[in-house]
Amino acid sequence: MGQPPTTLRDIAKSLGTSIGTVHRALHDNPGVSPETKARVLQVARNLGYRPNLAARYLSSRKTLRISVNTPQGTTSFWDEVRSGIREEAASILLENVEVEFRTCPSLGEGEEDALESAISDKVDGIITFPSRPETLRPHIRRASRARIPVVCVATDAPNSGRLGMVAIDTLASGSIAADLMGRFLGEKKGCVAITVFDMAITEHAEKCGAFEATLKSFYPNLELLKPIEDHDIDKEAYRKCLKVFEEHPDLTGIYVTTEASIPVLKAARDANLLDHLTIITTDLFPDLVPEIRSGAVVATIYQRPRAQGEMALRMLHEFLAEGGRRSHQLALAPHLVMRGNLDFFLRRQSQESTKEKERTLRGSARSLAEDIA
Amino acid sequence: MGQPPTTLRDIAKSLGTSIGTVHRALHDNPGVSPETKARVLQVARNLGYRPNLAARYLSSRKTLRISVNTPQGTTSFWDEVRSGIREEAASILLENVEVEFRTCPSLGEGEEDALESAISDKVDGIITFPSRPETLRPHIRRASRARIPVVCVATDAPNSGRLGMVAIDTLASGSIAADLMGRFLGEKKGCVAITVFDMAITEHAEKCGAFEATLKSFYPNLELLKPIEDHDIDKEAYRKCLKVFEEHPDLTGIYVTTEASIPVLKAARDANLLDHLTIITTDLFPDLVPEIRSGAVVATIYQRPRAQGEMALRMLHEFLAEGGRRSHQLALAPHLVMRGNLDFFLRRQSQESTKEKERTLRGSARSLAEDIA
DNA sequence: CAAAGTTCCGTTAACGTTTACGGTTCTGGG
DNA sequence: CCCAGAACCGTAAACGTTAACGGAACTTTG
Repeated sequence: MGQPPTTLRDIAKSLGTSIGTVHRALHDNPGVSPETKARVLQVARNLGYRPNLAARYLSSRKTLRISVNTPQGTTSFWDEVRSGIREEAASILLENVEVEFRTCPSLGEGEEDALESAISDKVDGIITFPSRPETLRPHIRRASRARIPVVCVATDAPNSGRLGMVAIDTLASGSIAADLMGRFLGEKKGCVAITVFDMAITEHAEKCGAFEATLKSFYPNLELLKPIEDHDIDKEAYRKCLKVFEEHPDLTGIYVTTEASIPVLKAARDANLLDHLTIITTDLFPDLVPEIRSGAVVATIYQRPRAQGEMALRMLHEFLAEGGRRSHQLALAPHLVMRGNLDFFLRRQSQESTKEKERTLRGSARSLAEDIA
Repeated sequence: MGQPPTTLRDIAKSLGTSIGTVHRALHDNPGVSPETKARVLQVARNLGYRPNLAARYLSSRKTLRISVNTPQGTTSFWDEVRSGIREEAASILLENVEVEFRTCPSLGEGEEDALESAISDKVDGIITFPSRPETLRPHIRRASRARIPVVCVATDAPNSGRLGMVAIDTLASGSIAADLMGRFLGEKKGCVAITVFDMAITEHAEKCGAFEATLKSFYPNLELLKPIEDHDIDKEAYRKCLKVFEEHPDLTGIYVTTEASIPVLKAARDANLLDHLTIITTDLFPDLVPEIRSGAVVATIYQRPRAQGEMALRMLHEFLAEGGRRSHQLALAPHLVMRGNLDFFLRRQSQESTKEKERTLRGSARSLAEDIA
């Protein structure tokens, strides 16, 4: 707290060398003998040197380019993620971050190309959504080897050398869904279904596992059916749901972990089961709103896309700016949306988007009064 | 995006004056005639001048001192708030923020003194918890007049001139509690109680109102009793609850919005009503854990103290650093904790505290390898 | 052995702001 | 008329880092 931080000059003086040499040594630039380099590193460590970011930025006013690779998306989920990233980037006081969006036409389409394009463009960092982790893994690894940190959002790509990931905690969301399902159904006996994208994705398997575990240990009156894999394809979800409805007349509840909640609802409606099913969905988009309001969907687990985007950018920026060691497996707690607090979330979504507009507006010419204050 | 930002020199050149004059004009320092000052401001506005924060910080390496005035607290709530603030302050890349904690011995005790002490110490900003908004209002106003921005956490102090506030959204938490209560109780008829700190506090009245509104419109089978005001005093809560239990044999649920959930539970237990009551509490602290695990408390509304602290500091810092105009009424969505996801929150709390230890450790001597990377 | 490269290192001018100091010009008082 | 002091303004040195340039010593090449 007391003494002033050590600078490059301090290190140089303490070694009887020059500031330039110290700089070169610390950045392993060429032009330094191995011995002096070692000595510099040693002294720097001893003196607890930490670079002054303000000076660094001021001197070499280079901006950090980061690429955001996300699917277009049928729902607003990815729009929210992107605007979270944008907002967080804008709120960085150094203003040295610029984001470039590489948006894939659809889910799983051209993710590899986007990644390769970002790598060959030599961006400083990448935020990506690996919808098929195994497919993307080699490309992420390539990026890491090119010293480009990669942060995964929404889904992890394990063993890919990625810097980190941010997602909704699968355990928390699966468990809370099970708890709600169990409590909502009370003493009723029956079976419960769950839809997932694909059990091959770790997150989905985990969420499913958490749902099952909580159900088993606290609500033994409910039996969980084999997961319905819908791959986010509406038709597939509809068809498979109808089939399950037929096969299991004692079905009392269903937990939709995918974005395809509308076809599930349609299936339930067509099978005339809507009133007998307790339905818990995932995320929040316009089509879902009336269903929640009417009570068809009793609750939805909101995956906080904006927060995911914000956190991903923060993580990347902290790393790029100072090699920060923030916990790199960020698991966010999901939010619960029901009839009563639905308006809160809708209001928040709309006000966030207007806020963003303001921000871009004031970008060019801004009132100075704010600064003088 | 393209052209370089305008600097003080640009303004000076465009006016045929000097950098010093421009600087004095922009900061209304003495030594500049009214006419030139006006011209400078005009040109600065036209050119869309925005100060370079890196240069500013580098030049006048003054740190922002911010005072955090919070009660000691019986539960861990305020510890979490404080550590959220601490962490956020540490993660600011400029490292130009130092927080000083003025912790009041107990709730409502010495809040005014702490505020006055912060003002006379000339801190740059204040984060405070106005447990009694009316009492604190004049002092907050004094701070504002001394150009010291004040951010309120957990509770607002309206019309006090405070810069902003961050709290859990009362509407969202009240409504979700009502929704859960209604769904958990199913078709059961009966009445429901709610405990609050004091209905004179806006937040509590709002939370209560939201609870009532949601209950009324969606669960007409449940009737809400007059709120129990416990002022966070254990004995008062216990006594008043017992009284309500006696007077209302058809009581089926109770929503505890205060920290005094333990005495409420004790009362229910002593009245032999625990099995017949659906209890929803607020926040999460050690004593509550076994009650949730056992099912005595069916759910708890977590008020995210850490996030509140983080956001409060962010808001203050954005203002101090650049006069940022972030929405100054920050309403966070509450988290829902139940048996299933309880472990998630406990794990998170413990890992956050270890993370903090690491941070303070590495403060003095830090591995340099991280930087070179 | 001179010319041309290498390798290592010191020096210095930026970056945009703040701050202290010095220098005008103008006023009023003796 | 001269000096003091104000009011206004320009200058320049910091702040810590980066990046470009230049120089010394030493090695290689023709």
